[in-house]
Amino acid sequence: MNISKFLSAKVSLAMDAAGLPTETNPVIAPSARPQFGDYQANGVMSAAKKLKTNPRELAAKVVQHLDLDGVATKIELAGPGFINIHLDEKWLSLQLASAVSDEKLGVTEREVPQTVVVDYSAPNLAKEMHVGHLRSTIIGDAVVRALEFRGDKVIRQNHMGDWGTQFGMLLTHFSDELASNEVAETALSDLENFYREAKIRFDTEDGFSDRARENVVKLQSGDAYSTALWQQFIDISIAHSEEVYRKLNVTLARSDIMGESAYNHDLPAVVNELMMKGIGEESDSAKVVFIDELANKAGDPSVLIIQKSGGGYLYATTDLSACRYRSHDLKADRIIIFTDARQTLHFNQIEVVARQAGFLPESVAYDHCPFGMMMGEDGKPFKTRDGGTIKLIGLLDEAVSRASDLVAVKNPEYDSEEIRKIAIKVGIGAVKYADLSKNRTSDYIFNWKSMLSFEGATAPYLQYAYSRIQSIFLKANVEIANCTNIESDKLKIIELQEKRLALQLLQFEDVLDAMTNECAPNLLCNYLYELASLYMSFYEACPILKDDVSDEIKLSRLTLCLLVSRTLKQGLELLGIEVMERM
RNA sequence: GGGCUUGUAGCUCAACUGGAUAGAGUACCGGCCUUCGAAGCCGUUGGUUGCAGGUUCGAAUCCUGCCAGGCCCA
Repeated sequence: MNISKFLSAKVSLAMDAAGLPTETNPVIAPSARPQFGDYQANGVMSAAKKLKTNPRELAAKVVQHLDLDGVATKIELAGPGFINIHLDEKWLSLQLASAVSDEKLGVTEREVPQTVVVDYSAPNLAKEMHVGHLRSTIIGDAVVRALEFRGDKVIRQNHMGDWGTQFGMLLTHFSDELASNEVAETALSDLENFYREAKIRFDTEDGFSDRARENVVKLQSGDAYSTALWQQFIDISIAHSEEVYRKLNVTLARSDIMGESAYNHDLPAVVNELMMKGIGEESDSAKVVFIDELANKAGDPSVLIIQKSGGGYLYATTDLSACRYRSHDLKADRIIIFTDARQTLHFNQIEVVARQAGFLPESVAYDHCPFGMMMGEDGKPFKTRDGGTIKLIGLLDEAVSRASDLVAVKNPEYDSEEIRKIAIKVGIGAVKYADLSKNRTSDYIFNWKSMLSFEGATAPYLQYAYSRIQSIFLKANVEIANCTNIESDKLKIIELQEKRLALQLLQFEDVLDAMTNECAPNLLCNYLYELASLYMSFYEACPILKDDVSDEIKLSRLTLCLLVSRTLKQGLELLGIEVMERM
């Protein structure tokens, strides 16, 4: 059940009946203040502006036609034309009882499922994953999980950087290491060091850079030895990424990899097609596309190079090929790409050109979702001082280690194995939540302290709320089935805290819709925090297992507890954060 | 130089896309553990939403011009 959608439909009917244009948006939102009811409809006022009529009178007409029998107890007209809706507690109980009895908590599946291609993570295989890869990886994964939960068919695409001139240098160094009897896995155990060593040789060693360039040519021409070497290199590098994915609890698998190299065979065809269609043209012996749609005020078109003068291809060519593959071969209805904001212009160009070329039909949505870049604690770009980036794996290990210390202090009676298990969930959860809860588009300030904090609006707070509820059920001696099968009139919404909790619980689908539409996991994070926070208040104000609580109230409140815990668990799972029975 | 983007409490962020008195966390201060789990709860303090105009019943949100940070492209 999506209350906003439900009320939207009802108010739309009333607007129709009141003679408003059918496309008028009712603009339903939870009320700003308790005295304004539970939900408000704000759409009449802007409609009245367009029609140049009195908003208040128009709103009165809409209210007259608004049929919310059994749903609302009161519908009020307020201010210049607000319509305030007070929902009936009995109706809320009905929705809650239905949600708690449902496997998916009353969240409906999309009427028309879409095929959604989601491009995320995409680390550079020449180097190790560092903290800058965190966002794309976990934001993408959260959106993917939510889309699947809503019933869409998701095709993950890990567009890994497995190609480019830097591999010439790396493979030359790699080849030398192997020749001196080094084991491949050992040689590449620290990719950062390996890259640095290769770079130093490239810059200082006589003849090395020439060999590196030769290797690039060989690799591009399909030379067997170079190709085998390259394959071995990226296999080992992929294994490193997979270790990070495992620790991060990210769903990407090896079969989701569709690296840059996978498009190599198609690049000449992409350029040819653009030239034949008259979209591309020669300029300074390179092949380029002039894009008038993205011109500046002076009318100078934006320029996209698709083939360099030397004949080499670029990211642009690869990304155009990927567009065609995803819409034609994978039959995508929607393509979502998570990269940092620096690539915004690039992907805008790609979209325009791909649409012109027919690589991307109008029916296919193309959502480039940029996110802010990583800044240091001084608010300035996170510079790699003496080449030292923070490895992602190191951050994760530190988070787990800190969580472990905390768990051990708080629970001296737990054995080391349980502490370890809890620490992994708490530590990794804290890192992910700290990142996911921030608005995607703003810049990202990297801060150890806040990222590893276990207090306030953090994953451990949500996990704690969940564990508390589990502990109530351990003591309650009530069959879960009594709650899941509860009749709606046995579910009493009496106290203010119960009402607030009930309303929040029923907004789960609403939030998932917003999250998947906007590709914004922070909306789900905020929702879950609000839910946990409202639960904590409810918990303080409404006794459940105390002696003076009647069996009837006990069952009713336990049912709320159950629905909260299941919503928390499900919501966190969509964020890739795990819960535990006790912590 | 051109383009994109950001600017909200000391700090980190919200604000359901133009709605009513801008909210949380953190930090600070004051309460609450003889028990449904204190990783918690309740309360206090903290704001000229970068600045100046404009659009209208109504602006953090839209428009224009500045200021500042960041990024991308010559």
